[in-house]
Amino acid sequence: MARQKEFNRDEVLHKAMEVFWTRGYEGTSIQDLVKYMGINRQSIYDTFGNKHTLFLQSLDRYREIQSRKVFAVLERPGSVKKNLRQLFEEVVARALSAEGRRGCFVGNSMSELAGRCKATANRTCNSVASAEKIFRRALERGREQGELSRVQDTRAVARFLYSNLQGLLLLAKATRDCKLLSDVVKVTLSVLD
Amino acid sequence: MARQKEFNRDEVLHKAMEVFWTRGYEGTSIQDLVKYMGINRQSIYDTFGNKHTLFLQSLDRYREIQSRKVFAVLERPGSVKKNLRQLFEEVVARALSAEGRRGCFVGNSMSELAGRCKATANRTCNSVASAEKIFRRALERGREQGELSRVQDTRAVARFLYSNLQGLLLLAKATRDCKLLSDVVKVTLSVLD
DNA sequence: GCCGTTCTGGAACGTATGTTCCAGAAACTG
DNA sequence: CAGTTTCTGGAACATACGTTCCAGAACGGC
Repeated sequence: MARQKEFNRDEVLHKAMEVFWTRGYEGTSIQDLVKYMGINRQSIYDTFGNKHTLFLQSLDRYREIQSRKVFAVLERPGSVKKNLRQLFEEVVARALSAEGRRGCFVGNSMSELAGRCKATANRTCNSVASAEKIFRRALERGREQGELSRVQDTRAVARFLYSNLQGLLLLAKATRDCKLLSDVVKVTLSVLD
Repeated sequence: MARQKEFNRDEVLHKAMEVFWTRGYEGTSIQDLVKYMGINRQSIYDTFGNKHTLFLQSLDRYREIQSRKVFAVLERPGSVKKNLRQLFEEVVARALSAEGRRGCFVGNSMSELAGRCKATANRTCNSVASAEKIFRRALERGREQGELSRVQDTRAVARFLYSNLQGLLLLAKATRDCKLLSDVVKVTLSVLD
């Protein structure tokens, strides 16, 4: 029919995600988005609707991509306990890095918007459920392997682990004290022993 | 000299705190503050400087007042374990209430501002340290009473408990699932057994 | 090569923002 | 009561916001 889009939808959405992730919803202006996405104002509106729907699409993209990255380590064969330790250690390491300050986009969105935006509440709540499922599957496997015999209620522990993940990332926004975060991880993982 | 202020500084600061607590920094406009504080625009600037300094003063007020409230239960004589359980149960109950959605002002501020505002980072970091001290004192007492013999590193556990408090309050913004939050509390407190 | 569609940049919209200025009323001191 | 200070409400400021409109350029299909 006619002219093609000169940008890749997924690429610019990814850029938008990074901006919202870093600066939050209210803290991000359309001007910021134009600048970082590298496309025209009008193209943003044509392609993604408005600021709010673009935000939700960014959040969705994060939930698809980033969550998979963080939890991938749990799929590795061998000791589940070791995998969980690695996951938390990686989270701490990233939280302490330069760009770690932005925390977790899901956690940030919960904090900023979930209370007053139903669509955000649904999405973040869904992420909690997904994480619970992933953690739980790992814990079940650990039990089968006989290394987590003390873990009775795998669902409760899975929820606990995710809550700790979010707590850690939140604390990391205020402090760069590695020992403090490591202490939290140490005690968190002690429930598996 | 001259005319007195017609409002009580602490009272209106308290109002400001509630607004910032509920809507966040970016989410709160001066117009909102004028409305909720019940005093004139100009009086706000004369008394508190500008929006940012008013925010910091609100945060300080929260840290003085509210934190004391939450941790008061730990000062009660008797079982420390029981006190800790009550603290977490109260937090869950409040989180599930209508106004609980606003979470913890310190946690909210960490999430929204600590990454890019040093003054906020310092203040919230300070709150983490205070909470750590309070939790730790309680844990030490529990050890003296012989009911927390399994708790070795009281500092680490204190930090862990605060991280869990924040994690819980964050999750409560997305879900009203009481069972989920109770599960987290259950596992959290299990490290004391 | 022309038609039709869709891209692009920039201007424009109305509204809301944080902040300041101003004139007048109010209350304390002498 | 007079004088001085400080409060008060409203208007005004410049800027920034999210969003829409427009004219023209760029590309596809015929």
